[in-house]
Amino acid sequence: MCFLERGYHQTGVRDIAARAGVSLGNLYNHFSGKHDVLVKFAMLERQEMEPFLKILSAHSPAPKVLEKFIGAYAKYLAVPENVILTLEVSSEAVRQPDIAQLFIENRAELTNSLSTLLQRGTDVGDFRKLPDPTQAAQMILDVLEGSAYHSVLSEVPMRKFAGSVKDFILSSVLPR
Amino acid sequence: MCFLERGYHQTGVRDIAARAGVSLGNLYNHFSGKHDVLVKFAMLERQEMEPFLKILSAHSPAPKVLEKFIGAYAKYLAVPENVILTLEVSSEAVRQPDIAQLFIENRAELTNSLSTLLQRGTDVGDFRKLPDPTQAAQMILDVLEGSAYHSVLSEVPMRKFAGSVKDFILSSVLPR
DNA sequence: ATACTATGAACGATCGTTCGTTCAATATTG
DNA sequence: CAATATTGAACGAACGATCGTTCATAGTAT
Repeated sequence: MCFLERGYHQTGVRDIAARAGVSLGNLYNHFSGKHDVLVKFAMLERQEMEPFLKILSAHSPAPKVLEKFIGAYAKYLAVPENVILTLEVSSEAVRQPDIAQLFIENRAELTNSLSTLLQRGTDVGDFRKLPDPTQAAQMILDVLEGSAYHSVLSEVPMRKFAGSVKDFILSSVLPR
Repeated sequence: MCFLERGYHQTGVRDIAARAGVSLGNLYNHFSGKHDVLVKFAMLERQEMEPFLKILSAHSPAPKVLEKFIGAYAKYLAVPENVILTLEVSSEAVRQPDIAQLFIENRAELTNSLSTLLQRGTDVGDFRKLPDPTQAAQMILDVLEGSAYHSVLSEVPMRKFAGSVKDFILSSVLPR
């Protein structure tokens, strides 16, 4: 997809059609307009989160699950296309309410699962008592995605960050 | 500035000129083109970081300094314009190398100062031993900026997040 | 008179979208 | 079964709008 190479606003509808292998006119038979293409794409992102939801719902010890999730999500974010597409959607979300809602909904699935895991860990004493597990879940994702962004920008492979990311996140939730 | 309202690519040169109170043609006497306007703007962001550098270089106990920095930076990020402009520059940086370099340089000033503070805290036992203080500094900023972004998107005031953000960050660096 | 800045009309390019047309597949006839 | 009618996907030329940029002209201060 060419949103990745040129960005949403830089990409013409002709580019999209050509890349998709359909004609300009035909694209409008499948999508109601350029905006709709972005919406459908944001929807696709939701499916990509499914493997992570599965990981998070495992019944293993919470710290083990968290560690596995961090590894898997970091691996997903090691692919620059995934990072750039997320950034693209994020920056559109600021100004387009329907994109914002999609983004928030997608995000909520992940944070809810992660938050539940954190809560479960706290209950059995594996994690410290968090003032707001949902917030903590958000911030864990932010750390991962932020690192992925810096990885793309500075052209340092995400793998180089993996260690300190895992260390940072675990330290913030493990009991003192 | 109208980059904030409509985004860089959505904003026409005519909008920029009108908002700046100069004529279309005259704008080209001050900037070499639209891209140059963005570059100059990214440069302005650097100055805005100065107060935070000052805070970080204070000689008080490291945890106190860190806490003060978090509060100040969170307050800065409580202004949506600041968040949106940062996001705007971030998403341009992915595809425009000169913006990327500016962004990285601006960022480096902050992370270096913060990293030095973390190191200082570790040396006197106020902070735990961090595997990579620079990385940790990056992630601390990511947590703050990520929360600010969610605050803008979900229209929840940043202030509501301040508590758990501070808790999260401190927990990740304080000794266990 | 000279050297500047300021102006907005004009330019070519490209934007997102529309629309008339083609055409192969399907349904309906006789 | 053959002939005809109907459908809807595919196409790309064309449209009006807007894009970033240029430039001839007008204004201003020295």
